[in-house]
Amino acid sequence: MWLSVDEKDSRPIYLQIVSQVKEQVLNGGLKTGDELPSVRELGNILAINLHTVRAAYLRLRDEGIINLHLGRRATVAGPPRSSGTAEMVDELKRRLEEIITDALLKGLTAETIRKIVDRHLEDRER
Amino acid sequence: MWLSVDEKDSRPIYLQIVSQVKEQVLNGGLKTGDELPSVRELGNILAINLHTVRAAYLRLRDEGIINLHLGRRATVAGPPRSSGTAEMVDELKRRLEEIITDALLKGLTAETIRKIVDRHLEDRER
Amino acid sequence: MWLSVDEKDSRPIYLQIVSQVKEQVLNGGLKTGDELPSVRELGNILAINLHTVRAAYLRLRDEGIINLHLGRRATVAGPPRSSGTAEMVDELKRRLEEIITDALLKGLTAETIRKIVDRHLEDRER
Amino acid sequence: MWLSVDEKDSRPIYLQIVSQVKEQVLNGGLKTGDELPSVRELGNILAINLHTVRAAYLRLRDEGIINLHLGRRATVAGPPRSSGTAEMVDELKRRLEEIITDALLKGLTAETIRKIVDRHLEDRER
DNA sequence: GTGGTCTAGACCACT
DNA sequence: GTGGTCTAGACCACG
Repeated sequence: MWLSVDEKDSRPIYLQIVSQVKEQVLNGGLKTGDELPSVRELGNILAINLHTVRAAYLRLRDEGIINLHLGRRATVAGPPRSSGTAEMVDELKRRLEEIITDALLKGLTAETIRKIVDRHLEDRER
Repeated sequence: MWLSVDEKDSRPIYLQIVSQVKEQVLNGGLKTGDELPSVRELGNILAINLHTVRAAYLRLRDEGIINLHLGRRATVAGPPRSSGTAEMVDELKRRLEEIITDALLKGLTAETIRKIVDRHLEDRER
Repeated sequence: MWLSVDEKDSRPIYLQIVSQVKEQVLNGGLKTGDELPSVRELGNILAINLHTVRAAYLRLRDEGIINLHLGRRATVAGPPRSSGTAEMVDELKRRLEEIITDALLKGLTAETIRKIVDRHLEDRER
Repeated sequence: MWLSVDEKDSRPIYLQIVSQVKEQVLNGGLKTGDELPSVRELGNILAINLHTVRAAYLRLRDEGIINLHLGRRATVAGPPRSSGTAEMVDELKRRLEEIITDALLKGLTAETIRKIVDRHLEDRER
């Protein structure tokens, strides 16, 4: 479990944690059933408030990434049984298209963008 | 100039405008030198606060997409002289990887993601 | 907008609010696009902390009942485009069966249970 | 006696046990006078804390489902002498209506809900 | 010891 | 003025 808070990152702390946990679930660093640190532990480690950690865990729960139970540590949930709804796909598509637009406007070539996408997809396809 | 505010979109209104202007610059709907509506006009059309429109225009200026002139309408700037800095590329890469991670975790296949990217890149490469 | 906190209700305050808002959305007291009170307002009215109200609003957002936007009041979302996933139906079925089991064990007849269900379904079918 | 703990179930473990015992009492798997496993046995079988099993048994006793005896195994109690009090009926009604509201908001039809209720009531009426 | 709820107060981003 | 994030500290329910 390697998690960190990046002061320079403009995203809120709790979303940084969400992002890092997701990445580790996908690359195999965290497997189904694995326990996450308690909110108090992780708060101490990262020198942030336990409520901030909790906000991250709540978001991860709502996205189906982890399970939360009273009195027990958070555990990594299994892969989703059903693939995304049409709404979810539309939302992801919108976010994806927006950043591609940004990249092209900043002068990146289509080839560069395809390379970034392909490299990230390799070894992560489920 | 087709702009709209989507209630279902969770992004702030000013960023929705920013995003739509960028898209139109890229797909040719807006060309270098074209005039944008005045802040007041656009505020009336979209029925939103003038501060919100102004925030969008300021952001577009900061990203080098448009030029603002005292007492005159904003105009579309030309393509960037230099391609993005290393920092900008890193930031774009991080955002791109994050959404790909999300998509994979929600059950989308790598093939589906590549298709979305490719379709959006077609006809938009500068 | 009639909301209240019941001291005798064993459920957490924020879930009481969630439940009441849902009921009003379903019975037509709240329609798509309607604004909810601000978290500060509702907190004052109900004499509870604004964070407690916020917890309710977050839950309602996550269940797709309302939309939240920075700087704007919460608004009632429209009905879902897609019907529930298999997982959601299973969960609802489990909750429904559990309470029916409870009711039967406490001596209620099947007829009584059917009556309660039917009366609540009347005038609420979408 | 078939009992299990479901990781995906968001309810506390002790309530999962309570729910499963009730279901078996109702469907005839457990009859009046039958013995339940000892707290220690069940804790070992399910690999959970003894306190958790004890909490479940206490709750079952409080609801009149089982009898606890010092030094002996718990036994299944008979059906309730009187049907529920008005308070109990109100509570059950509230819970029932809340889940029906949830189901309708998630797009289930009244017909689907009636089917689930009817199927569960069949063969379980006392 | 763990997560769940509630309160309180601060500061920031958006409208 | 509105929601969003973060901190802080209290008490409760569960394991």
